[in-house]
Amino acid sequence: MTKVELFSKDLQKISGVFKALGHPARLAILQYLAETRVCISGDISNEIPLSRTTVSQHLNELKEVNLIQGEIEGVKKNYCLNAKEISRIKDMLDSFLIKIECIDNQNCQ
Amino acid sequence: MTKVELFSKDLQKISGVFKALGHPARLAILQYLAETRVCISGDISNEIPLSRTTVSQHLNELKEVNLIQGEIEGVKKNYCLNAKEISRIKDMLDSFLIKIECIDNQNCQ
DNA sequence: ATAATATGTCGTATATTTACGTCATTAATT
DNA sequence: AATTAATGACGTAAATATACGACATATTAT
Repeated sequence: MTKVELFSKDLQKISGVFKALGHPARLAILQYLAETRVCISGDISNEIPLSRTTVSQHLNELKEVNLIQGEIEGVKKNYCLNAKEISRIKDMLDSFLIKIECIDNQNCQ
Repeated sequence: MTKVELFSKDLQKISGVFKALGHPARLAILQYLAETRVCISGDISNEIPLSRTTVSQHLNELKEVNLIQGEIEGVKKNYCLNAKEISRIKDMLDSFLIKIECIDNQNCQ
């Protein structure tokens, strides 16, 4: 029933990233990871008003689009932002928005 | 069951926009509207490989976050991009991403 | 007045997301 | 070796999103 495949790989990719950013819990997680550069993993569930398993699920979705990374350290797993990829993603989203903005305004490029 | 309200209005707002952009059909609609500045409404359903009603639903979601506008002209309804709002939205998304990027890199501001 | 055209509304089936508890696993600690 | 702590994996209920057909409404054209 899902007709997502009917659209270009490009649009699928871009919308996938937007989708990952489309939940306040995931934005809160990103903000928290940015603040505590230390990237402690379990503490995220304490910070976010959701159960540990739910947070884990959100973390996976963020990882799927490469916004974050996880690194095992003994029994713990330290999550942190993927700064390089975030920058790339920001450029990607920007260029999409700029493109429709520009075509519409006809005053760029 | 939805716990979206537990997060700040700010995060709710930003994630709402990301969410609206989180489907390839809606991105395709935005691109089409950008190309055909003429903003014909029914033609969108011809361009997009989805039924008229489904497209209409996607249009409503885009309208809800002010990415597009609709203007009735007789029996037709001309949709078009809300350029001013798109620009504002781009700034909003940018500033969110830049913020987490910067905190993370500690090399800006 | 009637027909044709363009949209919107409603109901609904299916798919996906959200949210959580329970159980399994793995690594330190005692 | 047994316990504790930190995660991941799995199953599942409830909420949302996706997709569409059928019907309703409104504005032109005939």
